[in-house]
Amino acid sequence: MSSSADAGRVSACAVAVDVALLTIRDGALAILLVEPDTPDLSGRWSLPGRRVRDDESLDDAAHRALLELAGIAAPGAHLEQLRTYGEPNRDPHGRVVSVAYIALTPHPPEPRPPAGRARFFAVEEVGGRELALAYDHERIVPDAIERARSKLEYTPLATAFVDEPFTLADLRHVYEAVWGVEVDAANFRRKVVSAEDFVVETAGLSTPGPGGGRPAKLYRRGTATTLHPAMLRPR
Amino acid sequence: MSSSADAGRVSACAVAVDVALLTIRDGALAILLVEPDTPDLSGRWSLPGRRVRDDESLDDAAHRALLELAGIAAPGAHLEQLRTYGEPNRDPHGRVVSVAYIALTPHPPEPRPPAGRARFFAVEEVGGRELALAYDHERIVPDAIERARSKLEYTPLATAFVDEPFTLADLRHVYEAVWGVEVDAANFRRKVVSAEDFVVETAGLSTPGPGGGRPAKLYRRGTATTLHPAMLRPR
DNA sequence: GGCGGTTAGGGTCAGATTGACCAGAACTTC
DNA sequence: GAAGTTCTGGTCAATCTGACCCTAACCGCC
Repeated sequence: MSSSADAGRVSACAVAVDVALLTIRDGALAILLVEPDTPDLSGRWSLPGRRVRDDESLDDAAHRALLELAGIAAPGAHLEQLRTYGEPNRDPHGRVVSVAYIALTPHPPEPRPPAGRARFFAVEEVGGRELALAYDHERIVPDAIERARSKLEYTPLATAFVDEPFTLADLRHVYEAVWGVEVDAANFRRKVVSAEDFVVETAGLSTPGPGGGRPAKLYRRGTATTLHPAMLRPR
Repeated sequence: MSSSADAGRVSACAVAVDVALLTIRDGALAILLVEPDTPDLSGRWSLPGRRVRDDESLDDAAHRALLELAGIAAPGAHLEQLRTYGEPNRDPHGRVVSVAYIALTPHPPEPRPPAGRARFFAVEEVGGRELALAYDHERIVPDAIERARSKLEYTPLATAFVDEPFTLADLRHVYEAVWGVEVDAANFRRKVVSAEDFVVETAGLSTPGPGGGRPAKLYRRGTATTLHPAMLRPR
């Protein structure tokens, strides 16, 4: 539905967005949290979130939340809805329905919050005992992580975590960081190149790191939206 | 985020739910549409939807939409969020953010709308030329169908379309109806029983139909939430 | 330049999985 | 009892998977 003649007690309510920005930091999956300098939230980290303005799309509000609360402008980042959290009592200030997003970005952009604090946490830290999140964000964060882990299996979304061009080792490190398992390099290569339009080879070669090693071929993102065959997690 | 000191033009706006109730009818996937008897929507079918009340969860609102607009009480039906549609101009009456759901149910319950009309349409009819849907429901419906098709691959959700106990033929007919392809009965059996906790065998046997045939073993839903290994669609 | 260390990229091989197909079991109706 | 239908178990070849190895191509150091 959408409008018109609904019977019943319907009153004004607020719509917000909360964004789980995920990235790879130090070889591990990390998530952006903020600590706004509002008194009622003192000491509690939360996902960056904002109310949605009247003339603003949900996606725009998500980008604005990242910009206003963490100083991160990520116009190219992958952004998708996670789900909407709307329990009547999830926010103590009143009825707020929150549309949660996940955003994926390559190397962590440095947060520069205009106010309050903002930084990345390894996902292992979150959900730990000492880090209590505000609102129901304790529920949103695991949902976001599981969504990312799952989407790596059957979509080319891992490429959203790396800058172009990238090597297959770069891409493999993404899978290892998000899934938390080691992946055999040779078998990984075979699966990635056999998946249709997952990646496209370029003419370039990487320059080896300080330890040496054979230069790796460079790739760009392919046009696939789903992977055939899929990259399944080890049981 | 959720509340407190957000700057900017934030005003009252409405939250609604729209439900895509899917079922198997005559061996094909079907979707419930309603035609409320409000003058501004005359002649246009739409998904059943209602505004969310202040004290009501989103899931409750989805159930209420089915009950009030189609007379369908489906407390046991599978209900999950699809996504949230919130473009500023999606509803001509003002800013309405709509949380779309998909609901799956066994044999189509007979719609008994208190007002207006409600009936099931085969999904092939929808999206066709002659059936124009209201609002942006033209977008929601294909999303819902694709979600169902996809979820049949890696979750045991197909069991939500059949009553317990069921035969493996019942379950196979679900896959055939939703995917629109034929599935080999013998291979289907092998995959279903090898998937961990997808279904559990009971002691019962089905009674053959009028044409005869060997009685089939009866099964109940298992406890799995994801399928290992998955039931992949033919390319 | 030669040598050990490191990473990329290609291959092999046994075991598991898949799709196509067949055959028997267990029921129906005629 | 015969013919038709459906369920269930099986075979078999092709494919896919995971584990592992080997060579290529770079590094730094002697």
